[in-house]
Amino acid sequence: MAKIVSTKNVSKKEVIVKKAAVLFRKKGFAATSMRELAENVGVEASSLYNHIGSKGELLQLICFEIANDFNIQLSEIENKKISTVQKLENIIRFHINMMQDYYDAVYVANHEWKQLEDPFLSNFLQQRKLYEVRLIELVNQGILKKELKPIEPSVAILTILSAVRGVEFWYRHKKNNDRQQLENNMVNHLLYGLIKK
Amino acid sequence: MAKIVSTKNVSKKEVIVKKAAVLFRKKGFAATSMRELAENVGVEASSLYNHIGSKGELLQLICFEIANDFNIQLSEIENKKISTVQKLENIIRFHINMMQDYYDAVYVANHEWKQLEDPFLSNFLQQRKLYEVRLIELVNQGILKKELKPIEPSVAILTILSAVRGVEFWYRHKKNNDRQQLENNMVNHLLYGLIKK
DNA sequence: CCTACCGATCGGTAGG
DNA sequence: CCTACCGATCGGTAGG
Repeated sequence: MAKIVSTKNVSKKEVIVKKAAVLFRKKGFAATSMRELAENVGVEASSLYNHIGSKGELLQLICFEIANDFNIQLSEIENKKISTVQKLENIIRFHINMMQDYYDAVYVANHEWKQLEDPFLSNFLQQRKLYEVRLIELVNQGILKKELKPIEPSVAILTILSAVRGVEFWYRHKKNNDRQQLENNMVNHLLYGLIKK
Repeated sequence: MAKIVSTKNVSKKEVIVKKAAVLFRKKGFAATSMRELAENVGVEASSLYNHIGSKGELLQLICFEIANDFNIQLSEIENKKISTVQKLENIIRFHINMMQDYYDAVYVANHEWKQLEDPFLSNFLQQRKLYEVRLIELVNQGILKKELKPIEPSVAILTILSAVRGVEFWYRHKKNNDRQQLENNMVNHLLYGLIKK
């Protein structure tokens, strides 16, 4: 009999990965047991293994999907015909929105990647390093074009990436009407500073 | 026989806590076993319990000592007779230096506090919340005195605290001569922004 | 500080 | 998808 109708267009595997992201965020990868995950999914622990290969695979799926999203978006922004400052602004806004739209997965990719095993760990770190290098190059261009102050580009990127990561703390407030205000305030702070002149 | 001479003025307990901080940072609290810690200290796992009560106690000692250091320093800065901008600058510099001087412990307090158990978890979160409130009030004063732009104080503090936390990534470079440059660049970025005017 | 050991829990498999 | 179960490892204790 053909599978024509499906009430939910998500596979069981997707459900498992999503629930895993929530638990890994809340308790950490190592402190989350497969039995606990199974309970959240609504099956016995052994049944999980009909859909996934191992606990580690869950972490890989989460981390690499997020890494991929960021890489794709950065490529798009790089190719836009806008100023460096506008590119930086786009990137900052994208990070803030990713943090809010895919909170669990981004949080896990930020905090639990350390529990990946090789070769996945090396691969992940390599991707992250490359991502940073591309951002640093962007800042470099901004300095050359005299759009930006002659700062140390790697520190500027460190500051920006760290700051937007902090949105994970903001998430606790859950006030969605504050969302645009958060975004605008942070962009303004990171680009124009805090001091009244 | 009296203990007159001691080559190292640190108790065994302090050694254990210090080694624990390194391991908790590298592998996470849950993924670090007491047997592994024992091996690093140079004793059997069971012997650790002559100096400490439990694995959880190690995490508590690390997290609360760091929390205490930050609270004390903030009080000192609050009482100084300097401008709000200078106070903020002092705080930023203090955070950056703490991150570099007590890397393992600060990292653990930042990442592994979640594994604390009540009542320690609640206590820790309460202290952190209060710390943030004091910083927000400081920014508020700066706005009232027209030293700072009329921004949303809680977002400004979120941005600053997140940015300085990011120094943990910088630590990987380990170039100590870059240290002052990192500090100056980040202070400048967070206070005056990135844009050339 | 060690040896010896406890019950609990872990990730994962076999077989149906 | 479940029952039943595996070996490994966990945090921690008893006793010396």
